[in-house]
Amino acid sequence: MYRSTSCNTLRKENAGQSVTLAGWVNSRRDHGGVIFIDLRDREGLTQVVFRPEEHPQVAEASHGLRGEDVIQITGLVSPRLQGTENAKLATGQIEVIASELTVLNKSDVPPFQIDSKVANEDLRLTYRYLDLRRSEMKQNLKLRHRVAKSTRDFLDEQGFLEIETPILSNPTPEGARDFLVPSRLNPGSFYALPQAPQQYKQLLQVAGLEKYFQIARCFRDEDLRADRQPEFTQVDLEASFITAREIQTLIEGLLSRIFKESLGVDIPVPFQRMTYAEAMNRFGSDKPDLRFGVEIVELSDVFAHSQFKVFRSVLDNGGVIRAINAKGAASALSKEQLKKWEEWAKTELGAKGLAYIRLKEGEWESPIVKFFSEEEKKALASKMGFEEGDVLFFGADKPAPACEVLGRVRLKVSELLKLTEGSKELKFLWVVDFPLLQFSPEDNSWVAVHHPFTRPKAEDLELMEKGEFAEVRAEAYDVVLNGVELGGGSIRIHEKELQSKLFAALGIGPEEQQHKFGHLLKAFSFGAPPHGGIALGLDRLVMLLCGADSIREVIAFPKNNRGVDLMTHSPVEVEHKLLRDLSIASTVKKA
RNA sequence: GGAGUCUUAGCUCAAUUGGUUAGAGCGCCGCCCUGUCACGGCGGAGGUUGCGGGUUCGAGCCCCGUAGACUCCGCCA
Repeated sequence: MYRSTSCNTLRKENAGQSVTLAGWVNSRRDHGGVIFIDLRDREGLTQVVFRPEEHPQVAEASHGLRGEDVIQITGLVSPRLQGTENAKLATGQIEVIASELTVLNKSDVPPFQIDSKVANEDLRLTYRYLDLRRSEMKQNLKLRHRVAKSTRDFLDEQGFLEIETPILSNPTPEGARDFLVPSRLNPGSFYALPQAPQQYKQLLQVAGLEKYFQIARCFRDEDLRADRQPEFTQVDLEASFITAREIQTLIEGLLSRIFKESLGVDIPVPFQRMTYAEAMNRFGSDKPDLRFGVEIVELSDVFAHSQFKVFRSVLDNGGVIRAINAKGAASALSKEQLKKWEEWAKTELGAKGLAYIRLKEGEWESPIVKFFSEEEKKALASKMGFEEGDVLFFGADKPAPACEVLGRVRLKVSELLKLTEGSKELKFLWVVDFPLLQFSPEDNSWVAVHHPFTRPKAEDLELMEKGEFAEVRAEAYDVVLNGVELGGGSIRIHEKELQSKLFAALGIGPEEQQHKFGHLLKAFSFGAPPHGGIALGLDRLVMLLCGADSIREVIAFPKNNRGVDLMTHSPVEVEHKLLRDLSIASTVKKA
């Protein structure tokens, strides 16, 4: 037995007990005579005292201890001397007076100090096993475990079965780039790592499993971000004979359970609901952050008779004039900065421009205000609540791009004015009635907004028959927290004919349908039940719960921005023989 | 594929307008210290300022290139 208890259990009541502890030397305070060691294990810290007058040989040996040495000590739990208690430590009322010391393993001097902040993420990832020794990282992983446990408990209670689906599966015709795995037994053929267990979970519904869930690893070969890794984890679920509303209620229950059991926070249910159309019109985003206002206002009527050429031509071509009011931003935005913002809108957002008006010391400062009539100015001010110190930003374009640009400006305003800084608010939201299809000028075809198995809303089926794809809404929903998409799902198509029609709308002909989705269409012909589901991004959820600003902080061994594991150096070049066995060859030219 | 920020000691950072031998804290090493918990005291080691080039009497600082890290856009059904 290496130890009788952990480093976070001993309290005043344990005084007089003989204990054995094992762990790492967190810090040492060597007074020449008496020596203190903070011993650390996963659970916490305990102060160990080496006293030369009581155990001279052990005390002598303790002089040689250094940070991160792994040791085992046996000793007597004692109350700390009067006035030397440490209120910052859970075990601060006691100390262990060591009578035995075993050095289990010496440590080299670590490349960074375990108990301090390290900014260099490169170094942290290279020595991830040391980085994870820091209590902050341990807390994050513990919380992640807590969330997974709550999820399993809750869904089990709701009658869901945890079922694993294949990691070696097929490439997905649409969507993200796949990771491919060559098949040795089938030369020239490839598996793909799943982007999501989508088809399998639907086939489990056809199989009659009724309620499935999985904490599923998913893979996408796309560029990385603070909130994106090539492999990530989803809480994935699917159920039969269920409505969209029922799935939403289930997820509200799940999130309530998670927040309660991980943070001790009660979140209000049901969540607010908003259609996609409303979210776009009011906030210019399909995942609006509702912790602040700055809503988009329709101004087309104000400028209906405008002589301002830019607005005039936009309106005459079926566009709209809309604006947001950045309340009190005038002092934070100089004329130079406003010009920079305009430049940003043009280059990064592809906007034609970003007109603005700054109201400072009673003056309307703007390159465009001279084109406005007095009536227009009056109506504008009243409609926008435009007051001293405010800045208005205009979007003049077709409704969708106008809102998108203003939505992005809205977020930039929030960032500038620190509207959400220090906020503890949790604004949950369901965004519903997403469009089913979106025209892609790039591919010159319609593409699925969600995925090709998403069910059109019953009342829009007629529009679909007529080919008015842009107007067809989907039985799809996203759950959003503070402007972050936590997850999304939909009711699926369960009829062979309707699924085939949707494939056709996406430009997938009968032959291709059979080739790529024959298994699914066939399955649907054998009595597929109505079904639907959802997937939540576990990494993102845990990141928010931890207050971290990157999912790398809640993943034990993440990859860096270029998809490299700095610790193991993965991915690596492989020997030619390995490639030959797989019947593949690299086209990379060696330098 | 594009934009931005950054790169100085093991770590976190500083270095005035381009000007002496590039500093500090922590860590490390040595000595001293019997109640500390950010222990304290004395002493010490540790630097090709990411790399390459240029401008200059003189470059950590200015210019060009390059590598890497991070953030964002594109992309992510």
